[in-house]
Amino acid sequence: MHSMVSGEKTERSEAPARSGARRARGRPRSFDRATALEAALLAFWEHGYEATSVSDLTRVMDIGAPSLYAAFGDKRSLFEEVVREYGVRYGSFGDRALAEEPTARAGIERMLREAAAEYTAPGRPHGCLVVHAAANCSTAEVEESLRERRNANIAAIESRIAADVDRGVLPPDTDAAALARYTGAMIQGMSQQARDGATRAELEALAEIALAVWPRG
Amino acid sequence: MHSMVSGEKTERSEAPARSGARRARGRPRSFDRATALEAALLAFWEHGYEATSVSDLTRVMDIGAPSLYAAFGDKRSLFEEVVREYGVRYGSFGDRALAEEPTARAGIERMLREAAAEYTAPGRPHGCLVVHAAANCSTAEVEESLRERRNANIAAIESRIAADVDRGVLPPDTDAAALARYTGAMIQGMSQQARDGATRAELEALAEIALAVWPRG
DNA sequence: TGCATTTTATAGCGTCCACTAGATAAAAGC
DNA sequence: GCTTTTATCTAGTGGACGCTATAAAATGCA
Repeated sequence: MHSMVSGEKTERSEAPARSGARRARGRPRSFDRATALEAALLAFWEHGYEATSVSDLTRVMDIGAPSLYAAFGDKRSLFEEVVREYGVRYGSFGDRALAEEPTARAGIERMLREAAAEYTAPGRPHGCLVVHAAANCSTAEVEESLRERRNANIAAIESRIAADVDRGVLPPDTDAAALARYTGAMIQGMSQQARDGATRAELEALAEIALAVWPRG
Repeated sequence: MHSMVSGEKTERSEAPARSGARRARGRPRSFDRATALEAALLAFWEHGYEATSVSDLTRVMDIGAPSLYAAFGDKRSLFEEVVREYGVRYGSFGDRALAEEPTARAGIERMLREAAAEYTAPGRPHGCLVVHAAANCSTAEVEESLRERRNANIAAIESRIAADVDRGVLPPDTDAAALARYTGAMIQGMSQQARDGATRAELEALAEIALAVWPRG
């Protein structure tokens, strides 16, 4: 039972130039770990897990292969860390919309509108990494882990709808599961559309239509 | 200007045991080309273009690599033929629905219902090959060719809706492009859902909700 | 000034990839 | 029979893949 404080895996102090922080012992890392992670994130986001080679990664991260393996483990654990980082930096708008809006209807409306913006934001790959980055993956575990994330997102939508049914905001015969799956499929379809060239305005028009299935509220 | 009759590329007579047909000259092919093509189709459908290796293909097609290259060209042209075959054998329900139903609304209703069944049909991979088989592809041309097919499908929906607007079946302020993109995104989302484990009944419930955006007809 | 520790750059490991040369086999034409 | 044509089988090709052994470089500590 050794006493590691927090942080994941075995990691040393970041940001060597921090004020009073004691520097670690050996040769200091010559690159910024967060910057390199972000570069890997963008590469995986754009090209997917398989189509992004370690050679691609070392180029966009601007580090050598041994540095990559020392700092992030193998390709798969780097990808897993990228997916976690993506969830925090880019993939949390849905959860936020469900949590912050007063009703499920309002949360889903905001979620769809924000998806139109997020999936076509300039300066980064279009669409959702969780939807696309592990499609047709020969490493089944990687494909499965993103599938679980997608299904968890739909489950979150379902329980938000079910909560409104329990509160009496939505009628008791509401099919929360079907409505949630409809919403999830819509989001995934919007992500595919963003990849296929749809603009933000086009996705927003699409979202407006999708929202018409809800009772006006 | 040489006189090839029909058929694609250079191909010899199929079905050597045909009645009065003259056999070709050399050693006859030891496998049925259509059967091998179908096996390749299922492999590409399930695992995608990149994740299906030539070694995988020769195994499921039960032929040697030189036979594959002699009969189908390289991996990419085999995939292109598979996509064409898929369009004929599995991917034509949408066009048929649009062509055979009396209104765009009825055509799209049938299209969504049949998609629920097609994308979860037992005994074959779930979802749509055109949506999934070239995602995250390092061969950009392959990815692009399926993207063009997806966008062409949406364009076909749009022109069917526009036709009903011209006929006066739909109101003149109908946004055909947005409705078509909504429908296409819905289908693509249903395909993703099928891949992620949704059942036929679940997709049908989803399709029912999606149809609620249309004026009752 | 060493010594311990950690990261770096170089260079390569074995494996799988798409693909093919060369020899052999099976048919038609003569 | 022999020749021609085509398909098959065996056994590889060069190259990219994910990953790593090794040694030099850069730090803290004695």
